[in-house]
Amino acid sequence: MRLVIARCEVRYSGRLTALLPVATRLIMVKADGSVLVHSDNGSYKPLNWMMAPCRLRESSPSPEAAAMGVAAVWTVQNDKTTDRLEIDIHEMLSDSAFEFGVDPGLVKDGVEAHLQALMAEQITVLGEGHTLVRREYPTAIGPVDILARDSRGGTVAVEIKRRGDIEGVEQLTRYLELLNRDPLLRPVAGVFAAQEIKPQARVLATDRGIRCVVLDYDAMRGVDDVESRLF
Amino acid sequence: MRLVIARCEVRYSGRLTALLPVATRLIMVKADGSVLVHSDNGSYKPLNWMMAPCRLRESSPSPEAAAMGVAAVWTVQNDKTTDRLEIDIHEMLSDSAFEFGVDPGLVKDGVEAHLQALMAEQITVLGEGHTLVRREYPTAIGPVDILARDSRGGTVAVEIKRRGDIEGVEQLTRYLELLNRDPLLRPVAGVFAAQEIKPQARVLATDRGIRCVVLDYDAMRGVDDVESRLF
DNA sequence: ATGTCGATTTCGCTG
DNA sequence: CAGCGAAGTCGACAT
Repeated sequence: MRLVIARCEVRYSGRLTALLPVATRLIMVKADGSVLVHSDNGSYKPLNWMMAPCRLRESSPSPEAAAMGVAAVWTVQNDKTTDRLEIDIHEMLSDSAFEFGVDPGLVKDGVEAHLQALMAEQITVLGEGHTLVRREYPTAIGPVDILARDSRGGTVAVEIKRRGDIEGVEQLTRYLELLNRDPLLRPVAGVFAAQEIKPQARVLATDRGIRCVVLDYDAMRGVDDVESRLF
Repeated sequence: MRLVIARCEVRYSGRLTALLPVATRLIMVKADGSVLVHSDNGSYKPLNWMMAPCRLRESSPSPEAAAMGVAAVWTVQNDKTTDRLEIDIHEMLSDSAFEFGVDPGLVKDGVEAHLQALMAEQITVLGEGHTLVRREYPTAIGPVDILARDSRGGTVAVEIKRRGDIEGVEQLTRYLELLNRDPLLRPVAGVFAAQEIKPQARVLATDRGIRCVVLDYDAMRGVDDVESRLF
């Protein structure tokens, strides 16, 4: 990884056009060639960037640019698109490089997938007598998180979210519309399950006859086998 | 901005739990206290981070941790939530700080807002005789991008997207459903306008009686006053 | 390659 | 403050 601190102007053109006026910033060049421009302001994402695959070319400024105080010009060109980053280096304040080696990567616990696994194990949170048909039940427009049957054998489609907003209700609605065309499944009831359900989402869901279930992640995790926790 | 290169293990707990095993990484501490942990792998976002407002505390490792090779422990605690980042520094390879000053920030051109402004100016791209009622027409479930009237005085609701996919059609459908409950407006026709419309979105829109319009951004911009371009 | 969907989504705006 | 929607969304995974 190469780290450059420089006073620079940055221009991006591609899906949109963006300009960063001259200021001191951090330019990060990663091992795969990707380039990130960070300010000292909060914001976990760079002000401007170019993702791999791309090519960094360092060149001398034109006489006009040099007269404007540009010491060097970096051009980062995406290999596959017309996306391009142009960095006018006005003053190089620091330039260093480090070898990092391979990163083992991030291990996560507690994302939606885990919530779905817990719910599949504890399917009776939907009500007594519920049984699991399968997780990630495939449809033409994407997988339904959970397909189950209620105590009377009726089909139940469950959409699980950490935070339940209106989009999740729309998603479930699309699945229900499709599933209810299948004579072997219909009628299919919908359940919108989330750790937190936004009022507007609840209104929309209720209006469409979709039941809302609020999930207690910690409680479900507590019931769950300790072994299933990653750490 | 403080830049640290270190062999470290990072643990995040908060909305989820995440673990980064020991490896060499860049730790960026920004002026507002936010902390970003980057690997040398591509990925424009950090592996782990904590956004401001938060507090960084540097402390000595416990005897057990020290025996495991931990030289220092950084704890980054969010001021308002229970989100916490714990960084075990095993080996400090570099530690430097720089003064950046204020960043003037990013100026963008060509985003959806611009597309919407152009369309409001050139509302007849919808057809002869169309007139603008207003942009960002408010409804209970959010603002409609553009409300217009056709040559016969009929109401037209327009949803504008850079990339038109199925979500945009759903969004417009929700607006239409609501607007058509208003006796003063109904019947309200829908127009789905985008620079590019995905086939699936077009099928869904057509099925729902929504007209699709492909926008030529460059052409609209060309017609537009040169002054309106930022650079 | 394309489609779908989650995300510690973040970010910005508006009421 | 919440709510809504955009994002150069990114990134992972399945088809």
